[in-house]
Amino acid sequence: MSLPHALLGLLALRPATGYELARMFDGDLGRYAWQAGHTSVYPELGKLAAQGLAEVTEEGARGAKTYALTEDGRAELRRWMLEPQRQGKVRNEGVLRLFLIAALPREDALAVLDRTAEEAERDLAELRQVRAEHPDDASMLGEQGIGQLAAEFGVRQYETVRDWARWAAERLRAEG
Amino acid sequence: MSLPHALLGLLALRPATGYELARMFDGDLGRYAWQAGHTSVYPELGKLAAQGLAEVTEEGARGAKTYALTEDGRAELRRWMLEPQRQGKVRNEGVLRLFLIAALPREDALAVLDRTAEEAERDLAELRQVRAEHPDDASMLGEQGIGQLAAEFGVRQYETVRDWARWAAERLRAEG
DNA sequence: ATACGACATGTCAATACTTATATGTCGATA
DNA sequence: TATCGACATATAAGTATTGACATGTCGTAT
Repeated sequence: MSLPHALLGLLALRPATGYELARMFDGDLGRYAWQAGHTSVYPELGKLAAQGLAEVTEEGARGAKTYALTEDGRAELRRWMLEPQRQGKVRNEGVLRLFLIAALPREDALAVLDRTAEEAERDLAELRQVRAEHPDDASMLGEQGIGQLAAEFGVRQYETVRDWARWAAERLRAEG
Repeated sequence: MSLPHALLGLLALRPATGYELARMFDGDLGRYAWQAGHTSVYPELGKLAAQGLAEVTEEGARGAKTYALTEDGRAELRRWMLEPQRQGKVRNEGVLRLFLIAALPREDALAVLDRTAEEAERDLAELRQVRAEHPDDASMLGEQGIGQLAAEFGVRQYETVRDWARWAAERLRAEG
């Protein structure tokens, strides 16, 4: 149940509407870290407001409600970020596949590994380009859904996956 | 909804009881890839059996039922593993925190980054040791919950996280 | 003998999440 | 001025997952 904290974190960067928050989950945030659809976001914002962790600071055009963190919300975010790392929930379909490669016959395993390496390479190139185009957005998961720290993390993740997949394929091929 | 496929994959490695499968999710599989409690596993095994993807091959002591893949189950696993990668579901509380570091005041951010690097370093050392103690278990998420491919993946992941956290902390400190 | 921890399976209620459906606004462009 | 795509919110039904509860067995050490 990290969705409320994800929202608190995003609102800490800057106030946003539910729509904007929902879109952030479509970007790199949702790709590596946490996903949520707008149907989860809107009710959750309501709960956060009911708990006094966020509040509506502005009602704009098209019924848009801009939410901002309250002091309590900021304190709760801080508490959650600094609290000792209990082994949190992990669900990653892509990584699951990688773990299960060992369950496939050799030829299939090689196919999956090769495809994985290619995809990682492609995503890496794309991410590098996006980052190059937005060099100044130092602290936010913004319009493009990405901050510099997160972008760097993504780049390194893709490199790691690509290199691992190549290594694994080579190893399998060598075993013959 | 990858749980059924996770189970098919694990059963493809070798037949197992629900209890054993549930324990595998406590290990590295659950740490990086996919989690599930026994309360999900048992009913899901029942469903897989009802669909003819798995079957009970042995009833042992203490009511233990050993499940194995059927031909259909193996085919379904293969289909799922080879099918094109729709962007699957991702939920990772730890990575979410990393993304939200930018939302914290500088001192807190540095504290989280430093702790992250230390934890990655510690986990890395532990994993390296486990791997060194089980060098021959080349193709399974076995008793120790780990295969060689998965172990190498874990090692690389930890290194990546550690190095990224160090890089990010350094960068933040340099910005002053 | 008995107590304890690991083995082993299960149900149920509550919570969380997804998918489908619904409604309406605003700005741009054809 | 009509249409379209992006903006914007919302509910409801169905599915998946978690956490609490419940039960019992087997082997080992006291």
